[in-house]
Amino acid sequence: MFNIEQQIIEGKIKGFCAANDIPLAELKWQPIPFSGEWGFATSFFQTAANEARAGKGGKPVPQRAQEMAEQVKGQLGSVPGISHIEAVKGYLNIYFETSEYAQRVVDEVLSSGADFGRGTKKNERVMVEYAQPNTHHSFHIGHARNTILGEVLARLVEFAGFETIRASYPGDLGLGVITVMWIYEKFYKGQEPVGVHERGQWLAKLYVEATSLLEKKENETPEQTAQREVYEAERREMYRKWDAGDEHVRELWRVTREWSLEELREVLKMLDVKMDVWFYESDVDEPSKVIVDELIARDIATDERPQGGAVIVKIDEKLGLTKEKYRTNVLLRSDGTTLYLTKDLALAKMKFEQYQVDRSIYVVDVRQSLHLQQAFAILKLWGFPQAEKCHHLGYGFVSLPEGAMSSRRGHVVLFKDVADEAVRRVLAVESEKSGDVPVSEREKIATQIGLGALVYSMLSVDNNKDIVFDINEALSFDGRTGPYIQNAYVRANSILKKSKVEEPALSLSKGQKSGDLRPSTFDYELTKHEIELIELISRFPQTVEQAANEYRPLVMAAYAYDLANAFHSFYHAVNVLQTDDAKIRNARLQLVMAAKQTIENALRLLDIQAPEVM
RNA sequence: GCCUCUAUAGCUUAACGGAUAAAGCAACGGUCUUCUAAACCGUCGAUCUAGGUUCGAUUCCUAGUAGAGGCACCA
Repeated sequence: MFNIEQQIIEGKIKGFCAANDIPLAELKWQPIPFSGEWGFATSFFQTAANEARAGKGGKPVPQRAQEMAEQVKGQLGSVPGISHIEAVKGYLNIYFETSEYAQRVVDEVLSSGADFGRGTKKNERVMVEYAQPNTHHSFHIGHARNTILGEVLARLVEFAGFETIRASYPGDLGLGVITVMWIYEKFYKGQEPVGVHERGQWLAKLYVEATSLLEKKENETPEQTAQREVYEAERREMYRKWDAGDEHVRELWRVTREWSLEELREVLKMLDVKMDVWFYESDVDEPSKVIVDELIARDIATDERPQGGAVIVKIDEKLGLTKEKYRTNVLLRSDGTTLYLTKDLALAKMKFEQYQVDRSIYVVDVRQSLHLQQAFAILKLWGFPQAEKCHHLGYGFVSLPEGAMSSRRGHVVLFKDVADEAVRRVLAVESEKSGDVPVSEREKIATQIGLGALVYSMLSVDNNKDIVFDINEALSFDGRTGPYIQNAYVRANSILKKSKVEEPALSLSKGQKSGDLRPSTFDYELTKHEIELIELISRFPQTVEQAANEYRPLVMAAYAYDLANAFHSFYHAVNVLQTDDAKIRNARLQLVMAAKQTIENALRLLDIQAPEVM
């Protein structure tokens, strides 16, 4: 978008090297990494090394690289839009003509508005699967990491130009679910707490209690043992009835399952997540059995049930691998019931066939890495070409300072509790810090800020790293946090409000000009803060692309902080409204608008709200 | 036993194989009659060890150390 000069210069360098028989390596451009400097750079080390390898020269590589940079510089002459060029330490540094470049960047942002940074439309459909909590349990802070990562990834991929489908896959069956139903039926039948979250969390408490009742304890009395065995038999019987389609058990399942799903939908709403597709484990249970039959028929799976075993796939053997990689896994238990892996095969088939996806991203805990690799390998054996386009985005799990979370034991930190606490903490400081915020708005803005802090804390760690959850860190409002970025947005907004510049100026459609204000002219000596800010704004489009290509929300999170940081510094050092020269004041107002718009776009991609005041 | 991931400042984290390793927190010192100080400016402080590849390694490879995780009827 901002690389016309780069292309011109690249052409000239290639011409020069061809004419002088220099084996030019691929030209890699980067921003000049010194603050306040403004332009782009490339180095000639690789080219010099190529030359040396070809037996020419004989000079040390750095020296030869510098020589080349100087020669190229001599050949370039003057290039429109470029103020000056220097050759230093083997690098060629090319500096922009500030006024023109600044104007181009700012105008681009203002004319594109909410679309600034959007990638060109790609002809590819991507499905992102995330938010796969179990029903009858609780949505804890680990699920929150998953959901936030998935949602932000979906937003990035979508904004980068891909058609994107968001999919949730709640686990609504299995022994854990039956366990909750058993204790409900036995001890709590007919009870139902008021409130969506209360009811959902109550099921999680029942699960803990049930687990404890069913667990073998040390030094059990014979009576206790007998009691436990009775309970266990009841639970097994309920599982059997569920499997057989017993109407009463199925109804109990439907009702309690809905309690959980209602809470999940409520949580997703809090996080502004709108799912396109809901898959349930129970939907793919039966279809997956059909698949196993086919795999057995095609000799991909081996049926060892006649010998009292299970249905298995010797994945390495079938793929012809000699080294152990995917190992062997079970598709059906010896009793014929399905497993997680089995259901994932049916789910993938559904994604490929019903939704015609070209690429499928699974946002799943890194501990399930082998399982997913096994699933993808079996899909390949089965003959799905899209199996190559299945990608597991693993992320490190969230634990507590006292150890791993456990739904079974009730050792969890619930997302809802943290979110509530976040709002409380913001409200506690709001009266002293936010004189501007109308009382009626406080709750809403406190929610935006509190969740902003929480969400950002989840995004600011690379996804392959584990997180030890510390509520004080997650809900910090100072420094590299969500509220810091929100505050930059608020400050920009505040300047614009006071300047009486109307918002519509920001939403001009392409090609329109707002007469008196634009085009902005930056033909004065820019401060280094302005240069830095414009530089960062101009990098937004490529940051979107990088974050989407690498599946790394962190890249966008880091960028958003850098951008906000540049704005805060600018805000502090450069006065906008009190600038005497009307033209400069105008240009700076344009820059503030562009910064506000870019921060807004970045926050939106990060699933963080942008409050007007705070 | 096999496999995967991680190791950077006191703590939490960044850094397409390139120039001076970047932030936040904590500590210390400054900045509010100013477009709101949830901010700004400054000081202190780091690449686990040993080899290798490369003109150049925090980054790639090998080995080691330390931590986390996974490995056939849980999800």
